[in-house]
Amino acid sequence: MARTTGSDGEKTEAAVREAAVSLIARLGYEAMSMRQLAAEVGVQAAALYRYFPTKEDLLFTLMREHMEGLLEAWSAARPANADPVTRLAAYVENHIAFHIERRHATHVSNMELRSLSHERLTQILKMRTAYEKELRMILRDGAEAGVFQVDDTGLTAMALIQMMTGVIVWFRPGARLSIAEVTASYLSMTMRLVGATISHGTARPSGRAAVAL
Amino acid sequence: MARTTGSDGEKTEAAVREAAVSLIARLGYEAMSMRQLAAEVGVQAAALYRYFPTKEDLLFTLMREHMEGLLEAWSAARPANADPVTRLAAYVENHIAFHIERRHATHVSNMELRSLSHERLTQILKMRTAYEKELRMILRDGAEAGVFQVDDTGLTAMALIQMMTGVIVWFRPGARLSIAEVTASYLSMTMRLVGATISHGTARPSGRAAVAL
DNA sequence: GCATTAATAAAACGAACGTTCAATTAATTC
DNA sequence: GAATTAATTGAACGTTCGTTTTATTAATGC
Repeated sequence: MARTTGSDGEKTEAAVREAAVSLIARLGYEAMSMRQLAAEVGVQAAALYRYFPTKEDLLFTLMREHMEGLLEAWSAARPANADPVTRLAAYVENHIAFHIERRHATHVSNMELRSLSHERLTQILKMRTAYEKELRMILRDGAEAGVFQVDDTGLTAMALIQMMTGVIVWFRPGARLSIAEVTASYLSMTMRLVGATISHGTARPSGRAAVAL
Repeated sequence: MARTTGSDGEKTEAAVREAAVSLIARLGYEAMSMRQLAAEVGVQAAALYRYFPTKEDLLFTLMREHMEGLLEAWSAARPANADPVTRLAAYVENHIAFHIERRHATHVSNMELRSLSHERLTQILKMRTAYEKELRMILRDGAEAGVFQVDDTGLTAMALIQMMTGVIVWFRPGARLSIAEVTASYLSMTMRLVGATISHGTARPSGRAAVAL
């Protein structure tokens, strides 16, 4: 009825984060109770408060780190000084890969925004806007260069992001389509959607997929 | 401290539905309390139970009627025996119009599925699948007729629906773009995405928008 | 105008919620 | 091996939740 043998703060905190992402994705933030989360980790509810001062702090931490991860992944994948088609292809590939790999966390970050305080909501939205701006810049550069046909940059960016993020709704690993197949399909749909001019082989930055217009 | 002057069951029930859609869209189903809903309607919580036996019954009723409305709207708008381009254009126009008009209800139907019992979830998903199947059939017919270029019918249908439904996330009435402009943009993005062969004027079933490839 | 029905209020129910606190034990430090 | 720190338990706090019950008043039918 106190500290248990083999208990380790770092391991417990990691287990709490992992269980929280999974439970919130499945039940929703409001529907998940701290007792439920604690039971999943194999600990009493009071122990959670050693790592996160409140339930909302836990949610915010998960969201912030997810958004930071997304921005970092794009920073690492972004091709500098490349043509718009190559950059757009890299954006799509990174987005799909990241979201399939972290389906649950994406679900949480997209669906539970209303449970954040105003200040924290603003913080998360700022990161999201920064990420979306990257896509808008690619589309604008492409439109100005005449390689994309885009009515409205902002609208197109939102449509593309909604389309790509939607992959987490229906995609299940090990199902009919492989990740590579899904990525290739989304890539060609994206290129057609923006009316990309065919440019032989430029859109193969990672070697994973070719653009089929 | 009992029946109030001018009270009317039908009006109260309608007010409850309306307030519930708005509150659930804003706060989430779990976060909305029955007392909060009652206060919005101007009534005590106990009065709600005259119209809906449980909170979940209320949610389910809202969702079922929303899905029925969607299917009915498509039934009315669907052009019989038309070419795939015309049918796809009608699908897109109906989808965008319906979802912009009923943003809050769509939000509820899409976000609160996990709060339904298994049986009721199945019931809602059955309706949704039927609606999605209509799009898959259009895409398949178009692909077979050679007027669409589609890798995978199922994947493309999901991508399109996610893209179109996403309009409720960012669109606000009275903002920069009008409904007609948004619809026209989504229509041309859709036609490009499916690689529709240019067919002079066929894609103008409602007269509201022309397809610009 | 009297009986009946419709619509609500007021109060209460037990259960579950997020969170706090004191006590207790394991691991670590010296 | 004693002192200190880290990790956790168990019990409790006040609050809020969905829901039920009973009483009360407005509208309706005859």
